[in-house]
Amino acid sequence: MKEMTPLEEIRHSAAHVLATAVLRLYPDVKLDIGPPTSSGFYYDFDSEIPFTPEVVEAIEAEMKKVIKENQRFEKIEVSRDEAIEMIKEMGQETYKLGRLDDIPEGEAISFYRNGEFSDLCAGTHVNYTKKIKAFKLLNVAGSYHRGDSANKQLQRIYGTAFASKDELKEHLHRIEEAKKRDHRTLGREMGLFHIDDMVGQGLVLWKPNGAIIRQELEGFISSELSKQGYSQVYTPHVGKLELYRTSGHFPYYQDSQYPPIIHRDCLTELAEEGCSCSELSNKLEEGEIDGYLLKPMNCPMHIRIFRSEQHSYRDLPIRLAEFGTVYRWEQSGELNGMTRVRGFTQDDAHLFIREDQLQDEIQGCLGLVKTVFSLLGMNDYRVRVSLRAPESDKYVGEAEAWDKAEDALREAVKTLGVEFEEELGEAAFYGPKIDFVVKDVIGREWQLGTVQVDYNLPERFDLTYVGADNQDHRPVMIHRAPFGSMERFCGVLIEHFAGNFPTWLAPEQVRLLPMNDDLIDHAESLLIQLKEKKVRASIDRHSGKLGAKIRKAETDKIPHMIILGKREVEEGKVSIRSRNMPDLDGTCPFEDFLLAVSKEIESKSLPAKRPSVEKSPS
RNA sequence: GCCCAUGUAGCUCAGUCGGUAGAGCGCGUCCUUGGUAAGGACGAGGUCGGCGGUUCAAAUCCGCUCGUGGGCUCCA
Repeated sequence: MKEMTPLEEIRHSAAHVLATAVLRLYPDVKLDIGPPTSSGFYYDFDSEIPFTPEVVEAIEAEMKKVIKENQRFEKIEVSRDEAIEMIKEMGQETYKLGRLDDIPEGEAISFYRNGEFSDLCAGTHVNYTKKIKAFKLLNVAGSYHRGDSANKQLQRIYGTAFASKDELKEHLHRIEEAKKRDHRTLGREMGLFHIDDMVGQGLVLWKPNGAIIRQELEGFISSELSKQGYSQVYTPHVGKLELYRTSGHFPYYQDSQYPPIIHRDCLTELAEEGCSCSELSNKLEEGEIDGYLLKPMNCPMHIRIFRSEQHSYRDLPIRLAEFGTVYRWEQSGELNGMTRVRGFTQDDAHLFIREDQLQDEIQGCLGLVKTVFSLLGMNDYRVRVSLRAPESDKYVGEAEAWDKAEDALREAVKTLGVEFEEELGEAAFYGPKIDFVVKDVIGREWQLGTVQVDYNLPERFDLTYVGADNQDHRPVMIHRAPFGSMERFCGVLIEHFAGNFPTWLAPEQVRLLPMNDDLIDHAESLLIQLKEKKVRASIDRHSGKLGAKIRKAETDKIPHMIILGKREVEEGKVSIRSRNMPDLDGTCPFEDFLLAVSKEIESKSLPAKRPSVEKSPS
């Protein structure tokens, strides 16, 4: 058992105190498990009464009493039989006996006792409850016993604890601050996107400002694609079920698809025959009737493009790219702002390659992901090499091919020059992958960019190219998306910049602030010049005081302000107040400013004064 | 999908014991014409998410439903 850090000991002890308090108030509650986490602790309870906020408040008060009693934490080593006896005495057989069984034969079994409470536990703990100087219960959540949704759902109480009250206060403050950077909050405030009840859950409406950001990002990707020998294609949003039967997505992933679209005449006919729902479902699965599916992924369509003509080994790699919109029926409880949605656009591409090209092509894809991340200053990401689980049968294809693909990915990821970890069982069913994972403001991880090797779909769709030997050969496919999806990426990006985008991405790049109405005409003439240079700018025509206009522009997170007074007009200059380029602050000829901003946009440079990016509370 | 919480003006929220709805911001009009983060006055905006029930009377109590938040499960 790994030694706990002092902070983990505090949190783990707090979890025991939590259980102590719960049992004092509700003796019938059954305990499951209560570990420390990266940001606090939790304990899972099986309780007849729901843990409402009032109940949690009472529990928290009881915990304070327990701490005040300054109970000593005492380790008790026991034999397995004694352990069973103790668990039975406490009436905690329901889950604790199972937990006891998890401890391998021969390993030490211990309980920790504090006051009247003891818990099967390997430790370690603080020595006295008073060492828990600052804690707070945060929220209640459902959780399945052993993480299996087939098991009973328990109530989990989350809390956090720190070595001092100040640290706790600081932590809670950080959570509050992080909420202000939440992409859902900023997305509304900045007019970036809207999710509308009447349109549907998880379906994002990109508002004008958000659309600008997306267009800039797509434009950047497009230019990179043409540099790297990709061909862009367009494909429709629906395709025949037969297409997805061939790819294997229908019917096996039916639960995560919008239901099929079936022709009206066909439905009428079936209704007249008295066809039941399950019969209909069977007919669809068997292929006796056909219909259309909102496309859950782009690959099958790109594959059919590849297959529409003959390819020589000389033509490979063929790289087909598309900002392809896909629809997936995500569980309602999983939906989250822009980061988990039901309709989203992948910056997708599929590479059809010879096996000998695998290494180079993977590296090319990784290079693109890296380019994107460094351009945006996103350095805080995790790279995961997702491999197959050794003894699982969910994977298709030959072990030999898998080994080759996994080796190729391992080798390629080393050239990235970043830390990475291999995770078994995270691979897609058709092949291993490399994923780029980032955290949002509240510490949740989201997978963005991905590079996947696939030996399966070329087989299913019988793809071939003609080799130098004049024989047919099977190409290998790479699936890759540097952003992952435009929705999720933008959501994460909003939080990354806290809305203070680099100028090239900012929906409004420059705002002109005339001191009074007489200066609006002058502002108009500058606006025309800005627009000629394709700078996104506007004039604040309100009649408020300058201070108010500046405040508005600041809260609107405009990168550059031009303040226009009589003085500037007479001198033929402008007064600049700049967030992204503090060097520009002060007075200068308008032409100089125009040049500097054009250059800044052209170079896609990051803000010079980085927004104070606070670490997520993890 | 499951557990808990939650839904009042465009936004953030108040609304006591059930008695026909309030603030700030924003928006509009007018006044103000200014010097680097909030000038002033007036005004418009709400079937209190929806449906049903209890009641003389429901934003308020109950049921259902839809949405949202935090988790859990899931994520080809």
